[in-house]
Amino acid sequence: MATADRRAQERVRRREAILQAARAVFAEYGFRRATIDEVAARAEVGKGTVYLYLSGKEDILAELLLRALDELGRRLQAANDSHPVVHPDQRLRALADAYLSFAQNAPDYFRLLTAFDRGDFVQGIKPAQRELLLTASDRALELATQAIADGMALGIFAPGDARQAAGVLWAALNGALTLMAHPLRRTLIATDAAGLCRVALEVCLRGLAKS
Amino acid sequence: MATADRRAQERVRRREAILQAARAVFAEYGFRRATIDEVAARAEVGKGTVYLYLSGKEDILAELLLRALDELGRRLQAANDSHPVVHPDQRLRALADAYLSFAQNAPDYFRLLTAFDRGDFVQGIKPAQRELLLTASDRALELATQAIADGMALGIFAPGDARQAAGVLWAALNGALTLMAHPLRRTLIATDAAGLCRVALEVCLRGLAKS
Amino acid sequence: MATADRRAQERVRRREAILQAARAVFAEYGFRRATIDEVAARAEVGKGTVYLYLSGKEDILAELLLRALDELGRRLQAANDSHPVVHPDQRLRALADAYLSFAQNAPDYFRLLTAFDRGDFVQGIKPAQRELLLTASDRALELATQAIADGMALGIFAPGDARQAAGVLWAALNGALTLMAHPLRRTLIATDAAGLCRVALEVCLRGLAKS
Amino acid sequence: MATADRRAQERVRRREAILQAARAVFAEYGFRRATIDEVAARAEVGKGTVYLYLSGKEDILAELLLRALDELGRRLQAANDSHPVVHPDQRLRALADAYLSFAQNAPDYFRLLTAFDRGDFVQGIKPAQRELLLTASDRALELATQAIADGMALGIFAPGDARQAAGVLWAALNGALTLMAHPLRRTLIATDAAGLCRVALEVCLRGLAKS
DNA sequence: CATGAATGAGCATTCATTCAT
DNA sequence: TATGAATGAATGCTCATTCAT
Repeated sequence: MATADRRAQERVRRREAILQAARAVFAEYGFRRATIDEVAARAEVGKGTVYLYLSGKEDILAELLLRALDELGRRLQAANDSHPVVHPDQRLRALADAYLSFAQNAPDYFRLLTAFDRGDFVQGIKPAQRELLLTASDRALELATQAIADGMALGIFAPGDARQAAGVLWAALNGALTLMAHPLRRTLIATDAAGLCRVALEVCLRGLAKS
Repeated sequence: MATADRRAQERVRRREAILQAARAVFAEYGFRRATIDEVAARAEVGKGTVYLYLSGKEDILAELLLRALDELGRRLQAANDSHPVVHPDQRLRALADAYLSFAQNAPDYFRLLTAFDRGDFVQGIKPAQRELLLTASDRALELATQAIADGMALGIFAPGDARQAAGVLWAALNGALTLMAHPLRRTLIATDAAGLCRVALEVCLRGLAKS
Repeated sequence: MATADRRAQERVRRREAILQAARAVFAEYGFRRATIDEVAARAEVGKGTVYLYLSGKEDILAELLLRALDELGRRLQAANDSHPVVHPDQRLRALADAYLSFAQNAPDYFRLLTAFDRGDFVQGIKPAQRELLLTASDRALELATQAIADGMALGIFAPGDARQAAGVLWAALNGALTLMAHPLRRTLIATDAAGLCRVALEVCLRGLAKS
Repeated sequence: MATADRRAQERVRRREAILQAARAVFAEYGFRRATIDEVAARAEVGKGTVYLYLSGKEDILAELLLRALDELGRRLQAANDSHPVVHPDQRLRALADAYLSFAQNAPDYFRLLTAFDRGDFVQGIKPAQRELLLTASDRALELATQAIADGMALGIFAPGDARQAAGVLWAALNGALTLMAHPLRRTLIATDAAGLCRVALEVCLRGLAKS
């Protein structure tokens, strides 16, 4: 029935509106300071409606985390797929670019993911959802690991533990983004987040390269 | 007078007890979730007593941050001073070791500092104290910058922007520590925080080295 | 829509209930001793509900003061308007009666106003609202001043400073009401507040009259 | 024993210091906002010492009220005694002057007495002490009553209820002092407390005089 | 006697969640 | 289905009073 369809669509739209409102509010105030009132107001629905579509603050958080991971995963996968196996270093650069652009174009999601990664929500998320999130999170690492392993196989990178190397890369980018989130730090280091990320990437790639 | 001395000592001890309790509580729950009640309970004093020794939640935080920075600064300075100028790479390794050992032996302080660095306490700290903390924080970066500049001057490292290179190093270590704070990640990457830090350091040093 | 109307009415009623509860509690305990818990309990609403309708203790106070002044102003104006210019003494008696009946029929409001007048709420009210209240308060004095000035012009009262004379009248009534608020004082002076007020008024009128 | 005497004197002095400190603090902050800490600090004694000499905040209040009444009573009695029976109006003026000078030279005591009179301390004072205070308070009224009765007997004042007339006088002075305590009111009425008191007194005396 | 450290009850305010309409 | 009014538990901070030294 067309009507039922319309209903369903409307439901989806509404849920989306609430989630996007929450995303903005969480980013602006942080999870704890964010209020459902504010979320409802921004989504232009009644407060009670929020609870019709999502079962509470924590549930909203979990849902947003999943979407954030989805978004990031999609971007990374796309970057990965658009580069041939024979140029693992190019593929790594593309993955890093994708990560960087995710952090810059979807900063709300990025902040959410790093906060989750730090364990800020330990008390606010059900174990089952934690599991789900963590495995999703680690699929990202797998892509980098594969690229590095490919590079080792091709003799481009020095042999070693590909997964650890991928960890280093990820860590360096994460660290650079976090560090440069601070205005004063940008002044001090005299570049921006993208700049430091690129330097970090190149330093790491040189460090991994077969001498 | 022995009595006055004992009194003074007792006061200091009590203040310390409260601060260490707060350190644990803040680390466990985060600043906002932490309650003065819990701090008082862990310090085994009445709630009012907390306010006899420290003027409020924010004051406790500021004091802990100062101590954390002091502790870290002392460790880094010691590491720096115990290595000669002629081996900048050794000096960097020593600095990294000091940073790592700080993160592992004083994890509460480390979490506090990274939280501050992220700007989590923007609303909870007086601007004057922010200044103080930030300059203290950046003194750390200066040590690494100097070592790298020395290495460039000595021809050990390839020429480049020493401060950015120091930023990359710091970012990589921070990122590695954050990443590996999570048990599941340790399983996945099959090493611990120290391990990934060492790999990260070596990758970066190789990446900086004159080819 | 009838429903919306009912809602709005219900909101007004509830707000009124809270304010009247607060009026009683403030009068009974004084502003500082009064607790929101008690106000909520007497209004038979939850504590949080109080904050839905009024933004805090100070807001409640300001609102009550405004109502008190409104009420008093209305009564005085009515008394003033119902007496012709040619009988200023009758007008003064009517004004005094109105003031007295206000003090007796709305004792909570009266206490609130005298407390405000004493400056008891200096720290609890925003300057802007203070201004508003003070000018409103002084409109009362103006009515009496005018009546006395009229009487002087008509030769009923001896010439003099009409405003000061009005001050004396006001002071005498206020003083009498305050004095007689105490049961033991009523026994001692062997009359009640109304009685002493009337005596005070007549003494003052005789004292002002042209000999 | 001289030593015992010295001890006793010292005790008295200390108690006095505490009470005078409390008098200042109560006047400055009001009874509820005043803290024992502040009293102890101003008296330059330890907080515990306050409780050695007085059994608590309420006790201090009661003691101060007694002293205030003593002081006022002494002044009024002196004014009364220095004027012959044959000039009751002069005696009333002297009593009023004494009252006014009390209000202006011992404003702390005056504020305390008026607050008590208003019943501000109903919950904070034991009934027994209330009794004591009230009877002391009413001795003041007796002096004025007597003067007026004398004046009636002498044919200076019109016959009437002397006690009520005394009440009116007292009320007028109290009212004037309270009214003029407010700076804005002084501007509006264009005189000061002493000025309005004098006007009030003269109006009342004229109003009481035999025509 | 004198002290001041310690205590904990008390209070204004916020906000996630529920539920009657 | 959507709403938003109502709730009360939770929390930082104050201060009168007690008591060990």
